[in-house]
Amino acid sequence: MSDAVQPGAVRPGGRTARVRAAVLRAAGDVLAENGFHGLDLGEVARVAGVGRTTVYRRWGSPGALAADLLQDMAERSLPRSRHGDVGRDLRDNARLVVRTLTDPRQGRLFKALIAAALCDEQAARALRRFYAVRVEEWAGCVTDAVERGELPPGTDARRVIAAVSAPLYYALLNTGEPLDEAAADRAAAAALAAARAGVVR
Amino acid sequence: MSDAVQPGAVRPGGRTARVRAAVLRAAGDVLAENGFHGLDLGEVARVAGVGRTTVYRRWGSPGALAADLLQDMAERSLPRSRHGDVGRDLRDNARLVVRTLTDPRQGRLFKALIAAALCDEQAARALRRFYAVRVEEWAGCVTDAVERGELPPGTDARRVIAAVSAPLYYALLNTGEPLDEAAADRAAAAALAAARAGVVR
DNA sequence: GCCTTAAGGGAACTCCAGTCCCGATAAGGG
DNA sequence: CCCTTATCGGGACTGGAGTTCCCTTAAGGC
Repeated sequence: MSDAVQPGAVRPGGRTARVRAAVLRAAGDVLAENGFHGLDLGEVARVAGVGRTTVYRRWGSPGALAADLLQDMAERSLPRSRHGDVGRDLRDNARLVVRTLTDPRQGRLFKALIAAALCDEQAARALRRFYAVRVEEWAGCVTDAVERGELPPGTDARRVIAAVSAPLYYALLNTGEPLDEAAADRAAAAALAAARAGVVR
Repeated sequence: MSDAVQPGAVRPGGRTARVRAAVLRAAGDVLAENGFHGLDLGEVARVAGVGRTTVYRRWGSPGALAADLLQDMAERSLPRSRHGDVGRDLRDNARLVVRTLTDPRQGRLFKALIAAALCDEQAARALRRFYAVRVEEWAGCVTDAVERGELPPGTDARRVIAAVSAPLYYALLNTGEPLDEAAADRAAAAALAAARAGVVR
């Protein structure tokens, strides 16, 4: 409610931008290394090579820093595949998710960011937006498939895409089942079967 | 590697048991109220009405306390439903998950425990065991259905049960989609469609 | 190129989570 | 019922995360 502008909003160029980039990169490193509970703003400052005070002033809390990192990541969305065959597109998507989650750095980073979202409402909003962007990008595979007649009309494209990722994240977070290419292909096949059966609307 | 026994292992009766019960209940309250990042052992001691030193000595860290709570919860597994119709059984399971996750206290508690698992390896192991117990209990619905001929032979029962929960947790943790009875029924229907199509093995 | 002031950064300070010490209480074997 | 000692718990202590103060640097308008 205060009308005091955020630090960095008035003169966002030059040094300020360099500091933000360095801090976000350091935050990713520290999150991947130590997890969200180990996201110490002092250490982020040290790794980024900027003043400790700066990080506390501009981000203020681990949750806010994680949220800013998520916003930055959402802006770098990768294009989806377009095989003209929804089965192959969904399998591509599932394999991409598995590769991301099993990558040593990315996998730990995603776990840490989900932990951040569970601990901080600001990070939670940023995470929801991040996944909204990702899902929206891939939903095109499904809407295209409906137009081609591969899937029943009325199919909810976003839900089909979410259904591909869901069992992979469930394995990562809840059961600890191994995440490999076979798991990816099963997830894609299950989502496709459900979509074909017309239960995703 | 030290052969010093854990505090509470030699004389686990009477006062020690009362302290553990009080601390685990307080830990659940604090986790549901403040989330894992707010699980302060000093506050747990205050809420439980026991000495601060006791909590630090017996549990030592928020992660270990969360792990002990999860072990306690795993031992109180509820029996699954047995309708003789796998569609109804899966829908029951999905609705139970949704009811749990949308319950004001339970929902926050589960979120906090997943955050704990993401921040602490000990809690992660306890969470995997917790879900292994839950999934195993309900897997019987699927093996029974295979025997009745409702589902193809070779269907992986545990994966079908996991497939029911997965989209619900994905909605809770990643996308923030609303969790209601319709979401539960969609999740059950999608898992059933995939199982019937024979893609869950 | 100059000037205003937004933003960065060093260093001292505060506060509290987590530790340590030691006396008090009661579990459990005899 | 008594004795040994595991466990509990109050209170002092400590280290480091987060804050504050204030000087330095450079962004951006002219």
